[in-house]
Amino acid sequence: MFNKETEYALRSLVYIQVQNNKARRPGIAEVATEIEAPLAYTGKILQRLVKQQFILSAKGKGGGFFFDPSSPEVTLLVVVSAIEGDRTFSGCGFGLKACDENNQCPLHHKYAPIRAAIYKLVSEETVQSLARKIESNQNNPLTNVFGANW
Amino acid sequence: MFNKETEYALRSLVYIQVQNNKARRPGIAEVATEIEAPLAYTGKILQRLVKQQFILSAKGKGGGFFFDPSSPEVTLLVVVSAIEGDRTFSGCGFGLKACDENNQCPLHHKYAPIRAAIYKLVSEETVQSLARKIESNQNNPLTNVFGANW
DNA sequence: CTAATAGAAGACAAACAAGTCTTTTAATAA
DNA sequence: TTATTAAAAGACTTGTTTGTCTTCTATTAG
Repeated sequence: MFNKETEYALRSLVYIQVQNNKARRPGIAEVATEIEAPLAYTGKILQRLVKQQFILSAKGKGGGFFFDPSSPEVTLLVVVSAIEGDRTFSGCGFGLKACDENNQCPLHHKYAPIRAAIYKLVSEETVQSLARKIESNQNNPLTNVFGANW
Repeated sequence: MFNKETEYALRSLVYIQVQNNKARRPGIAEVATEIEAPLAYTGKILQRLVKQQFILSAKGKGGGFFFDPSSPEVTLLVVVSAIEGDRTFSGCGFGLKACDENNQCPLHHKYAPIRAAIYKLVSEETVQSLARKIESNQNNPLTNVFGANW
């Protein structure tokens, strides 16, 4: 569904949010280990997320990454769009250049509701809502997909 | 949704089927032009589709590509899986390694029905069904997305 | 002030996807 | 049988994504 950078970014953000909720500010090494992504690449991605102002960072001892608690929740749509543009949500299933209501490809009628559902999902879910889902599953080993004590 | 090779392959197959229905066997150059894909790359892709036995080919004058009329209709699922595996239909929206019924990621419940809908779509639609849709739209300029007289 | 910690920056490298080019093989028509 | 047409084969090139490495800068503790 998403490319690697987007995947790592989403997982990083959710992990950071979960930790922030425990009054912790994880660093690059911790994030990379926990989300099972390459260390250096994770560093690059976190750097970009800071530049794009999704998170803040602190250097030096006790430093790490964290959300500005006064900022509104950040939807998956905003993160994905910032990293890979909106092609994920606007592309046509059959790959035609222009496939819209006036100019439909043979898959249009059946693909349109799927695309709409994806758009709805990423517009409604936020990094924070995913973090809350994880937190509420902490005590259920079968559903703790992260295999760690986030 | 799909990668370029898959896109070109699907468009090529549908184009070839539409032409076969008119008792024509288009060649590489014609297919490439009509589906708006690079000539040489289209040749490579058609070559692979022949090897995978989705279509047959004839060399020499009057040659070109065509379906074996005695073969059953070919679903989009089969074509896509042959080219890019089934990752498109099995991957998790949140990018976790293992996200299934027993081990769910925070997006699972909301993404599962979308994935199922995609799977259903590509399992039900065939190259031939798409060709028929196009043929039935031939006289409607507003919906003739291909901009050509397929 | 200085040593240690930790993120920032940017050049570099590997892997993969997308696409090209040249030569060979097969079929047909004259 | 020769010229022409058209696909097959495979080496090669380009561009993008993914990822690494080294150096620099900022913060904190002692």
